[in-house]
Amino acid sequence: MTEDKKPLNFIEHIIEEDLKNGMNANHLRFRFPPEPNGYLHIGHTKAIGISFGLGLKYNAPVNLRFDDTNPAKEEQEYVDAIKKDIAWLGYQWDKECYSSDYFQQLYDWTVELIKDGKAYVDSQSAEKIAEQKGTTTTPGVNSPYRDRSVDENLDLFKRMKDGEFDEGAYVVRAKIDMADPNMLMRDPLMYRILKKSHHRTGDDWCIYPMYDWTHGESDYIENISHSLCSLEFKPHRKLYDWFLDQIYSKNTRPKQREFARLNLSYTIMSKRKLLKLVEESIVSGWNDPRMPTISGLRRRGYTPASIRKFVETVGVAKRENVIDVSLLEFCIREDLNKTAPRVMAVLDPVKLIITNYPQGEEEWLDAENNPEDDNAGSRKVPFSGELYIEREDFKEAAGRKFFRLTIGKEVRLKNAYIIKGESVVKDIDGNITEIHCTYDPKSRSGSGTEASKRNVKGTLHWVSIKHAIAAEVRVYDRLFNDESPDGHKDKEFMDFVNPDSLNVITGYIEPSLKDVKPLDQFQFQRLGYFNVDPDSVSNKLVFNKTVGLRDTWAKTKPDTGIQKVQTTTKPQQNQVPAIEEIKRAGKKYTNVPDQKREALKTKIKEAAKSVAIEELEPLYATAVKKAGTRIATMIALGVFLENKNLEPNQLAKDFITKALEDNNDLLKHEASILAKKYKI
RNA sequence: UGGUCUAUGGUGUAACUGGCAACACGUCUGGUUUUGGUCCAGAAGAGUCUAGGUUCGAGCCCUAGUAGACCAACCA
Repeated sequence: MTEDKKPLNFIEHIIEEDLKNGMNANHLRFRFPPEPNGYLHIGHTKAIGISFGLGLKYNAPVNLRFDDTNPAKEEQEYVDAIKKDIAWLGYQWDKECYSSDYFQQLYDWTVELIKDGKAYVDSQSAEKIAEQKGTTTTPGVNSPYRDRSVDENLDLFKRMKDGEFDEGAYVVRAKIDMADPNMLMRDPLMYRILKKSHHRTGDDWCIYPMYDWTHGESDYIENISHSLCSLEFKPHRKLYDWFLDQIYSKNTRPKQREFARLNLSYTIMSKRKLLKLVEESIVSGWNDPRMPTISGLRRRGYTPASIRKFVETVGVAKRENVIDVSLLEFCIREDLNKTAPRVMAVLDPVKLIITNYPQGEEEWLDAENNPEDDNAGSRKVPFSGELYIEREDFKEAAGRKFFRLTIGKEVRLKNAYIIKGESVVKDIDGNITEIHCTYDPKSRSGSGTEASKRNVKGTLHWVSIKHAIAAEVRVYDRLFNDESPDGHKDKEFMDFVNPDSLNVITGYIEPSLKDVKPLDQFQFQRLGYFNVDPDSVSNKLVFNKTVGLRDTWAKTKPDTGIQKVQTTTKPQQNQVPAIEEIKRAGKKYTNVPDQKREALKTKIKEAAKSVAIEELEPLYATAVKKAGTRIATMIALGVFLENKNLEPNQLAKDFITKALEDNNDLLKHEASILAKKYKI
């Protein structure tokens, strides 16, 4: 075992425990068991990462097993796609297995079960069986066929297999307990008749085993030691163990253990729902770069390493979770920052004319390929008197915090010269069509002159108009406008589809990009990471925006149009006392964005109306360590005093005074309002 | 009106058999920087759903409550 300092997750604790109790480490074996009925998505990556990660950690084999027991939904196409995706992620499976390989063994075991009186053939309809199943709160009743003789059961089972009956005519059920509180134990189905051709077994079979009767037995056949799956299979564990009890004789006895599946904010994971996006042409296909599928992420520019890192970072536990997409974005930026070559591209161009640059002249300047990588070298970029810069990088008049080009101010053109804004040319509508500037010929980057070393506040990227290549650039936004599109009872996930999730624009890129190939990745400096889409051809390059750079400036810009005004409707808390309400709101207060903070403030004020001063006072003391509570208490106090038309008592005064010295600005602000009002 | 599981900063995960809560993302400062990126330094932010109990001591154990998730497909 590697001496990993990293804390163990609960599954690793279980394994360590098993090892401590005498399990041979050589008997550790895992599996990833997808049903080949769709494409893998980021959610599956967690399950993949867990099982394959464990395999790596304990140096144990991991099988890839296709759970193909339902020919109605499964296809070879999906098998191929799944294999491709897992391999791309960088994981290697030991054996490629199929549940369908075990059909004969499963059949033989079923015969044994029937002989033991543990299984029987039922002749009822699906409806009838469902009816007899009972409900979660009431027990079920036995099927009238439950006590059929062994011989009759054996005969019927064989004839089912031989294709004598129509679909639905008979099923095989395990004989367990129709009153078990666990619905799955109420004589679950083991076989149904399906006259469908299977992608691997063809027409060899017309009866197919159900999931529960297949999964544990397949684990057992493959000597799987730990069978890991997501939480919704927890109730199946009892049945998993029951089936295993019937056939277990020796070797490793597999254990099913469950973890919480991955949820991503602003994303849906269900195959059914993703399919709907494809069918309704909301996206171009399963590998649309906006899709959370592995193939979509790959096309978007996510790297295997970044996805593995992501899965590793989110951890493994048993509680419901929603991971913020910003974590996924962090992972891809972190990876690409080290590897992606830097280039210049202008996506929203405005013409920049350098009036004192020699007419018709051009020069090729050195540009560093990647400041993060000493071996990345440099390249030449063409410079001339007519350039494109980003429209956003110029403002006629701007405040001190605007570090970019304005009239009369200097900025550096990346890898080139320092320029100074002089004047603008506008069209009749007042739109800027040209910016005129002058340059300092001595300031060329890397020339070693005094002027070249001058420090100016801003640096802009640019392309030379004459040399630039026009390219299609696809800029993506999140597919849904809501944090949890499928988390609303009263609304459909389709209601939240973002109509502006795809923006196709024409950008201008430096000529060194002329010969790029699909999936090549770059950082367009100051803009973000982009990759070459497979749609790209040599005379029409197509780029995808993988993710933007971290942008602390955009957030402080007052006029940014990208306000995300999402309010997540969190499950309704039960009725809580007003004072509790204040505390809870306070708890969140300091860490939420301003917009939400206002809402919390309103909430506190509402609640404050119905508390007595005696209830508020104890909070002065208890709030000592909780900034949020202090603030909430302060706000509440304000409301209280105002409503009751009271002067603050000594306790309240002390509280306010102390708050004025606090190092939390939000609190100080609230305190100073009161201090002023009541002259403290 | 049943059963099972879960509850720790804004988010996600830690805290070995009980010893006053750590890491990552995010947020905010400051520094470096020819990317408002990276990097570096620092800060704010939870007393662990609630109420009891056991204990010298509880996020960890017990009881009750509350909230959420899952379970009645011839799906997996």
